Amino acid sequence: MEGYKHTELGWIPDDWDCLELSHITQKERPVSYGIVQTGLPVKDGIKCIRVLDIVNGKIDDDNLITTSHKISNAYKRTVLQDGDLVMALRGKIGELAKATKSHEGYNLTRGVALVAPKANYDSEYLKQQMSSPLFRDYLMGHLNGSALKELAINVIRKIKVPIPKSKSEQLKIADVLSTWDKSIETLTQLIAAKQQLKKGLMQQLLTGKKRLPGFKGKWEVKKIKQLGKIESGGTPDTKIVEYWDGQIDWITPTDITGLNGYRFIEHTQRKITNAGLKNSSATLIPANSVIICTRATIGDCAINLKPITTNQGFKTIIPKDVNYMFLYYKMLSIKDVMIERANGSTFLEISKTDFENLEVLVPPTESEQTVIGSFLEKLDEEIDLLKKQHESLKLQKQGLMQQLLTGKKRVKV
DNA sequence: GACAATATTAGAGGCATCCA
DNA sequence: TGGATGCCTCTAATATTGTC
Repeated sequence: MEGYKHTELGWIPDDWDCLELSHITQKERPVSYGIVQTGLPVKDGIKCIRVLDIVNGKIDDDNLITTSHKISNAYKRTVLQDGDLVMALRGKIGELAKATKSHEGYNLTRGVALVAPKANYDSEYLKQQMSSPLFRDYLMGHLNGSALKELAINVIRKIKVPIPKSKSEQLKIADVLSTWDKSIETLTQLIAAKQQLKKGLMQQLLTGKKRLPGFKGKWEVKKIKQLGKIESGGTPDTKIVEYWDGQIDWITPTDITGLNGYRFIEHTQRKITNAGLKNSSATLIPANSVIICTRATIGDCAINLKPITTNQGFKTIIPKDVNYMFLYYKMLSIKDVMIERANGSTFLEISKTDFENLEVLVPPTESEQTVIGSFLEKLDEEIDLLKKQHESLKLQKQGLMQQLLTGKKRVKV
C-alpha cells in the first residue's frame, strides 16, 4: 500500500505514528490512578473525581466530594489540569471525560486514572481515539481482578495508539468527530424535550384539564374493574421441565423493563408449554390488553400484540368498552398512585383488590378516548423515530471513527 | 393474596506486597 | 522505609419471583 506502513495495529499512513500511550503522555505526569481516600467530606477540602462523577463523556460537577489532601508525589501527579483526560478503571470501565479549566486542582480517587497528553498531542483527538470501539474492546480483553474487575494501570500505559504526527491533522479529526458528538447530543436533548412535552400533555389530556376540539361532557370517575376484566398471572412449577420452553410467551418484569418505554410486547425471554399454562395460575390474555406490573417495578405497562401469559407480578386489563391505547396511557399516568397504594416490607406490591378499586377519570365517550390515545401514540411514534435516528447517528459515527482514527480516510488540513 | 431474600453490580476503602 | 499499586473486602443500590 503506497503511502502506508505496516504496524502492529495494521496499516497506517506513513506520516502517522503508532505509539504507546505512555509516550503520548507527559513524563512528569504519567498515566496513574488517584490515591485520594475519600472518607468523610472535608469542609473547604480538595474536590476529587470518582468513577460515578464521569457521566456521558463529561465530569458531573454536581455531586463532587471534598477531601483533605495528602502531600506526596503520587498525590501531586494526579492533580488535574485543563485538557487532562480522566478514565474509569472500575465500574464503567473505559468511560472518559475531559477536564476543563474549572477542574484545575481537583484530584482523583482510586478508581480513576489520569491521562495527561504532551503539548504536541491533542487531548480531544486522544479522547476520541480512547472512546473508539477498538480501544474499548482492547480494554475489556485486559481486565484484572476477581472480586472486582479492574484495569491495571500498566495495561493502559502500554496500549498502542495510531496518531498523526501533525497536530493540525489531530485537531481536524477531533473536530469532525466532535461535530458528530454535538449532533448526537442535540438529538438526545430533543428526545428529552419531546418526552417532557409528552409528560405534560399526558397530565392535561388524561385528566380532562385540556380537551381536544369537538369534545364536551363531564368526565366520569370509574373504578379500574369497570374498565375491563382484570386477570392475574402465575408461575408454573419451575421444577417440572415439561412446563417450560414451550410456545407460549410468558412475561416477567424483566421483559417489561427491557422494552425501555416501548409500548408493545410480542416476545418474552421465557416461554411456557400448554401443560404449564393448564397447571398454574397463569392465564392466556387476548391481544391488545393492557398489562401492568403490580410488583417491584410497579406501574410499568405494555400492550400485548398477541395472546400472552404473565407471572404473578402483573395484573392485566382486558378492555371492555374502553379504548386500549387510552387505557395504556391512563395506567402509565397513575404509576405514582399505584406505588402509594402498594404494601410490602421487602418490596412493594399492590394487591388485586386495591388495584381494581383504584378510581380514574375517563372521558364520557369512547371516541374521545380513542382520539386522546391516538394523539399520545403519535407523540410516541415521533419519539421512536428520533430514537432510531439517534441510534443510526451513533452507528455512523462509529463507522467514521474506524476510518478516521486509523488513517484509512484522511482529512484535509 | 400475603409475605419474604437473594443475586448481581458498582464503587469506595484499605491491606499486602513490591520495589526504589 | 515509604510510596505505588494490585487486588481483596465491604457496602449500598438495584433488580427479581417464588412459596405458603
